Amino acid sequence: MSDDIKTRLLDAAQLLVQTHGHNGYSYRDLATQVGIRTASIHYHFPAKTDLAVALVRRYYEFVSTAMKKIEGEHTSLAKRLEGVAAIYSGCLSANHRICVASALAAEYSSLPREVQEELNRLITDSQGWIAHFFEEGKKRGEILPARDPAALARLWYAALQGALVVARATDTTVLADVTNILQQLTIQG
Amino acid sequence: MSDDIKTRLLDAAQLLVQTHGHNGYSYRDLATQVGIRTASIHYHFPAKTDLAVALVRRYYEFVSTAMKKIEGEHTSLAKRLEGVAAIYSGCLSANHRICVASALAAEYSSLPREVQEELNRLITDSQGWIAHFFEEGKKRGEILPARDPAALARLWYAALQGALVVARATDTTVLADVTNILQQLTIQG
DNA sequence: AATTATCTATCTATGAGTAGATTGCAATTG
DNA sequence: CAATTGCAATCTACTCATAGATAGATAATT
Repeated sequence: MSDDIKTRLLDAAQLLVQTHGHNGYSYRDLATQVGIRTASIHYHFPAKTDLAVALVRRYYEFVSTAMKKIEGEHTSLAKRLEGVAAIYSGCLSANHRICVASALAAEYSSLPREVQEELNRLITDSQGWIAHFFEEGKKRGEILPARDPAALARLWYAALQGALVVARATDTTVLADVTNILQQLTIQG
Repeated sequence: MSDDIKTRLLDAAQLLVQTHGHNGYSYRDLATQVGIRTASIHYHFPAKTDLAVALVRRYYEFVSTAMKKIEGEHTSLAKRLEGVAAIYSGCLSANHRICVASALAAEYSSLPREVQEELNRLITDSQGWIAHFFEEGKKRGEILPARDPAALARLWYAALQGALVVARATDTTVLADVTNILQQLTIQG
């Protein structure tokens, strides 16, 4: 209950990262949002880097949990992919956000090494979870036998991330369009 | 010849944007790179926003020219898409860059309005040029008649942008993989 | 009383941007 | 042809705001 403020800080920081990027917000912005002073933020997260690392780790858990939930609730590949797409479309609908992964990856070279490493793990494993869905789908004959599950997963992941970014900048429904056509192209034949 | 410095400034700024993002570089960085003082940069580009706008406009011309060249040199859809992919893979191979479009779009909400507008134009028209290739390909029977050229173009654009971002952050060959499988999925049947 | 969490006040570095002097070159004119 | 004016481009030196971060006092919990 007392570290509720930590959650609120992470929530606010996540929104700022997803809209402005890591270099696009300050402890001052964060302090204003949460209603405390910047010095108090340093108590919880000594350096901005610590906050960013905690943020990516928490987001990793969020995605991981969402993927597990999808696996438990749906068996068909089509439904599972629908679920995956929903994770990312959920970002956009809430305050024109993009995924934490691509928000940070876009500024990759300017990020502290620790953040780069966490980010690498987030992206690699996210692709892995999607690949797992494709592998099971392949066994069930839901995709052509010739297709490589890992390659399909990389395509889906890249396309979803890209669509989010494009959708926000052009204020269009790219994400839904991309999801639709990807389903058509990958499922069954 | 005298505005060569302007070109050098734009070149350096573009590299910085493609690696660190708009909020991730300063006039100081730029000055160091080009070998003049920050005040001199202000002579050519009074505000950072002016520089960013000029940058996106120049990049727009670069992409536009590249697309026209592709149209002139190749007639088959497959070859044209290969050319489009090459535009973006060219970024990565040079200093781990990503496309100017996604670099800026990731920080969208923190960008000056003028830059947002130029960016919108860049992305919208880029998708349009790719859609044009798909329309011609459809007439030539190179894609299934049921497919929507505009939707395929959006998919390709989103996937290429996303793949660049992911490839850099994970140091993988995602871009090549994505291009390959997209070709398989979209061309002929 | 000890611990946790917040505050005020301050530091140092860096951010974008401005004022005004200075340099260098090219056209103009005596 | 030489001196002079004029302009483009750069410089030094500065401003003011913000950035992340620290020290140490203080309030709130337990």
